[in-house]
Amino acid sequence: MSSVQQSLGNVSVSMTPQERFEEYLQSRGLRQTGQRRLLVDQVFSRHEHFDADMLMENLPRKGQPGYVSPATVYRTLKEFVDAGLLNSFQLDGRTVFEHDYGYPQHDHLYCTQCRKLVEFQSDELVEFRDRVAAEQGFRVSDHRLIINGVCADCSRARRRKKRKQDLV
Amino acid sequence: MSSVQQSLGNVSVSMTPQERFEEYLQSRGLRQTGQRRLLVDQVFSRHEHFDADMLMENLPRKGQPGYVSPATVYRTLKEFVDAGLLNSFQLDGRTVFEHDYGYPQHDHLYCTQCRKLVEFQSDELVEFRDRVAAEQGFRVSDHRLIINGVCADCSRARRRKKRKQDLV
DNA sequence: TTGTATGCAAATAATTTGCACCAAA
DNA sequence: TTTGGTGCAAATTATTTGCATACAA
Repeated sequence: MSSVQQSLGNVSVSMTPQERFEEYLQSRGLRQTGQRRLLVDQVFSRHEHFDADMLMENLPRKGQPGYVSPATVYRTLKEFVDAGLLNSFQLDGRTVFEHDYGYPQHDHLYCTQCRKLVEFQSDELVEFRDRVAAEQGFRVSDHRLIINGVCADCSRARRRKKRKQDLV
Repeated sequence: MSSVQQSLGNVSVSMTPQERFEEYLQSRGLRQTGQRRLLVDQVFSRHEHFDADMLMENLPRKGQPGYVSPATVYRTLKEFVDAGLLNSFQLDGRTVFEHDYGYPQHDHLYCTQCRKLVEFQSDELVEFRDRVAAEQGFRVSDHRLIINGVCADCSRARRRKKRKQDLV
């Protein structure tokens, strides 16, 4: 029952994402459907960041039982965001989703080489953000910070490659 | 000659954007053309953030002298980014451009109500960023921070509206 | 039953690309 | 001349939407 056991630690929540979504649907008079159940399960089965396409690739193909049409996938992802289950942001043009429910606020380091996203959490940044916003008279709702660069692995790989070149 | 006189102050540069772009083109064996000259001028005539569409709306229509096709506009905007003249980032799905050349590094507050972008500069953030990156073994290239919220003007407008409602 | 939800296909929107022709250097 | 640049239209990509039908409550 622990779909909220991640590297950054988890926020204590009393409901599973499934239960939380069910509640959301009921509160709005929306319906529990096979597609929605399947998608919540799929989305919360792994913690990695993903986009609509990656999600659909992990779903049964057209014609197979459990198939969900692209239209429904897109519509449902929006509901997940509305329901507070997922967060989304743009990266290299595509829309990337990540778990929000049961997961602490955080930001990202993005390796422009291997496209890996690394999460980090910092209260200092939140304080900074609130201070800047206050100075400018803004009422903050949230923020998005992405630090671009090259991760340690890729740096190492590059150094190795360069050393080889130097030998030639 | 001062297309770099903005609210955040300007970085001292020895060349105008026009000259800088010319140099960039020459260094790569690319050509000086009427369209490119026209677009550099247009883009650096105002400091506001813009997207491809907004830029094209400020250009002569098809059939008029000085018309530049969408294909060329998109191709040229990319070159401006490569040349270091412009920066770009995603906002609400669209690609937004802003001056980079001759303008200091900064970040943004975004009013989700009126869609206004407010710039702010902070060395503290850059230090923070470098510290976090170092901890994670990243070699930083740059970062992007957007603080979302409601600006003072919109907050005031909302309060006024609410007061009116309360009176009814 | 009654109104939502879904699949399908067409419609969008924002770019990108292929290609024949134009024009800097 | 030679090779890069441009306009045009078609192709892409990622979604979104209209609509007839299926299904949850």
